[in-house]
Amino acid sequence: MDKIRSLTGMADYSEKSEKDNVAAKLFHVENSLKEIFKTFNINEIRTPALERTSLFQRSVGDFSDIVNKELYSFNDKNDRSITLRPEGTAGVIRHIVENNLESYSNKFWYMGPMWRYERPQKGRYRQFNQAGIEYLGYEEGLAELELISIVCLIIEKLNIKNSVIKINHLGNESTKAEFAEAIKNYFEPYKSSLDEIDIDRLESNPLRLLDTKNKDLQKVLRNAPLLTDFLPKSSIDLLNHIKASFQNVEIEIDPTLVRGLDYYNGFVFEAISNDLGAQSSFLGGGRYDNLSSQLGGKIMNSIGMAIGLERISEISNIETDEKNRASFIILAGVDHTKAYKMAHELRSLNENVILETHLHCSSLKAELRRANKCKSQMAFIIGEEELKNNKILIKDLKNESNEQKNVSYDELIKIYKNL
RNA sequence: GCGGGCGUAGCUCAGUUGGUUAGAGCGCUGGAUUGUGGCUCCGGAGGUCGUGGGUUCGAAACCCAUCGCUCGCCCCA
Repeated sequence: MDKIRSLTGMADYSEKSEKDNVAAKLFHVENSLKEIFKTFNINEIRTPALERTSLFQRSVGDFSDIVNKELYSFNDKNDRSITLRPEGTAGVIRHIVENNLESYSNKFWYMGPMWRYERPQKGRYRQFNQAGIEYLGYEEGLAELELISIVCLIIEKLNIKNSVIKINHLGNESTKAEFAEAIKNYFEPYKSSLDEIDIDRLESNPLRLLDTKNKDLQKVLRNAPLLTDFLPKSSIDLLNHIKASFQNVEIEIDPTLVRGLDYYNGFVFEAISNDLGAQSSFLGGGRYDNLSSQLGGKIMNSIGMAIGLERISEISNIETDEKNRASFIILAGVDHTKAYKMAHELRSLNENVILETHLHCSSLKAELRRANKCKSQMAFIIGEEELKNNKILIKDLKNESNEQKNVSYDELIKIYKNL
């Protein structure tokens, strides 16, 4: 029989896996992020992984690559087109619009898997995890400041080195249109040298040309009109204000930063690290004031961001805080239930101890090896002798120490409580 | 969707111009020590050489196809 494999680009995350410890790191990062969100009093929201395909067409945008070629879409048994969410914002806004909550202010966070049908590479998988924050019903200004404040805190708490936060402003509707027109005019003489995709993009979303990695195009862009020259003073003030507000993390105003999801307007940002390979950005977001109305709701000024959990885990340098570890060893030939009852009681006495119960009931040597392997600092051993004398053997496993002593169950409880 | 690299033990990898029974380290497991871990020594298990076809007296090696992984392009977190 053939073995069944996981799907391309979809990984298992097991804390126990030998391959470094990406899973352990991922889980730990998830916990740290939740702690940070809590300190800002942001509420959790969970929306379904499956949504109607039209939700993403109308939010993420028909012109975006995500919708054009990366959607995991299929028809359900009722022949409706449904899609595994490629990102988290659309579902949250759908929730707001569906329940007529546009006039309330809300701060939400979410965390979970997303799906995009792409060729996998470093830092990019078909199923990947994102955490996100949405500030709903907040006008431009303090909300921008607070999101960047969160980003800075994340970078500090996760001890991320060599990262830069890039910020930019896409302007308001009229300056955005003016600038788009200027870009179109500028590229007119170069049109013959552009490839098909870029020609299409020039029509549909000319700002996307700015952040190209194409070297030739970058050369052409050197003398192109600058977004900064079209921005209203308020936008430039905001960028400078944010840049000046945070000292411990590098913040750079990057006039070429534009974002791929069509719903962004106004302030946009992205954090990058050179330690990630080609997919250097590990977090990004921006303002999306028009999204709720695009989904049939009322206007709701909002800003949000998404964090790539696999990517941010890779560059985080947090230490896992080790609790006390101990091993509870039941040897061959003893009454299991009587012995195990003790382990059960011990656990309720001190929750700072990780008590591993080795359930093999084999030789003392084998059990001590297991205890050593799982880094236990001490072992509680129950064999026939101990059971007969109502004692437990406590053995110190730290380094070369060979100390051990027989104690009564009551004495063990006292020792365990103080570990 | 396009391009590069790679598939040999659970993991990391050797394997000579194509030549007999495919190896090492780590890990796992047992023993040296009747109930005492780490260090040391000795033993054991574990392989359709990704899969299918071809060339050849002979293929892990060469050719073709296919699947998978990986890195990049595009794009995004």
